[in-house]
Amino acid sequence: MPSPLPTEAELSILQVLWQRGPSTVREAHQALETSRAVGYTTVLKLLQIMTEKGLVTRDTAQRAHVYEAAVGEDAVQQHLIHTLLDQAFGGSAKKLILQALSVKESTAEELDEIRALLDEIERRS
Amino acid sequence: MPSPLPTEAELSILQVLWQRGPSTVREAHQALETSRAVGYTTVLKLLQIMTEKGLVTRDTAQRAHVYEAAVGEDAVQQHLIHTLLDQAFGGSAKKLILQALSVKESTAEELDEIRALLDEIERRS
DNA sequence: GGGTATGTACGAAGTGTTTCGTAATTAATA
DNA sequence: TATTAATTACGAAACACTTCGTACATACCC
Repeated sequence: MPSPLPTEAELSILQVLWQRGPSTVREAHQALETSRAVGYTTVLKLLQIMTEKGLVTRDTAQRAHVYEAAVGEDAVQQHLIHTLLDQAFGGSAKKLILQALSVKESTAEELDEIRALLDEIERRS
Repeated sequence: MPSPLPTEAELSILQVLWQRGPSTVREAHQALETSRAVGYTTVLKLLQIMTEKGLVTRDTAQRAHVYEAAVGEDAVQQHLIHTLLDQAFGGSAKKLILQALSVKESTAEELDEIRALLDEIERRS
C-alpha cells in the first residue's frame, strides 16, 4: 500500500530525518527547534503518528527509540509535484516549470543543468 | 493584504471560475459535478467563505449571485510553487524542475518551449 | 534505595476544512 | 392567489491536523 502524502508538520520532520539519518526524538526535536518553536512531546507524537501511517519506521531496541524515514525524499517530492500538477496546473508539467522558473532566480549553472536534462530527455525519446 | 493560499476544495472552485469566468452557484456546481460528487449547498458555502477570504468577489445584483475569481491563476500557481519550494525542496527551483520533468512526460514542443524560456532568462541576466 | 532526569504513551483541546441539512426568502407558475 | 421551484443564509456535524499537558515507566546518580 502506498504511503500517504505527508502533512506540513510531517514533512518538516521528514526533512530532518533525510538530512540527519536515523534519529531519536531528542535529536529530531533539537534539529527542528533551530527553525521553529515546537515542543518535545509534539515531535514525539508526530513521529508516533507517522509510524502508524508508515512514513517512518522505528527501532525500539534502546530506551530512546530511533526513527528513520520509510519514504524517500525523491518519492515524496514526486508525489507532491504530481498532486500539485493535478490540482493546480491541469496536469501540465510545462506550465509548472515555467512558473517555477519565474518564481525563483536560478543561477546560470542551474539553468545549464536543466538544459542538460532537457537534452537527455529528448535524446531518449 | 495578500490573499491566503486556497485550500484544496477552494482551488477546485477557482479552477472552474478561471475557466468559465463569472458564474452563479448553479453553474459552478454543475461544472464541478462532472469531476466529483458534491452538493449544491457545499459549493454555495465554499463560495461564501471564499468571498470572506477575498478569494472571489460576488455581484448580488441578481437573485442568483454571480461569483468571480478575485485572484489570478498565475498568482496562485506561483504562491503554491513558492510554498512547495520552501516546504519540500529546500528552496531549490532546479530540484523541483528536475523532478517535474521526471514525473510527467512532456512533448518535444513543450521541451522546446522550456528551453526557449531558459534562453530568455539567461539573456536577460 | 531515593530522588532526579529522560523517555514513552495517551488523551484532549484548539483550530481549520469540508460537508450538508434545514430554514427563510424570493421568483415562477398554474 | 396558492403552490412549486430556486436561491441564500446559517448552524453544526464530521474529520484531520497540530499542539501540548499529564501520567507513567525507566535509567542514572548520590
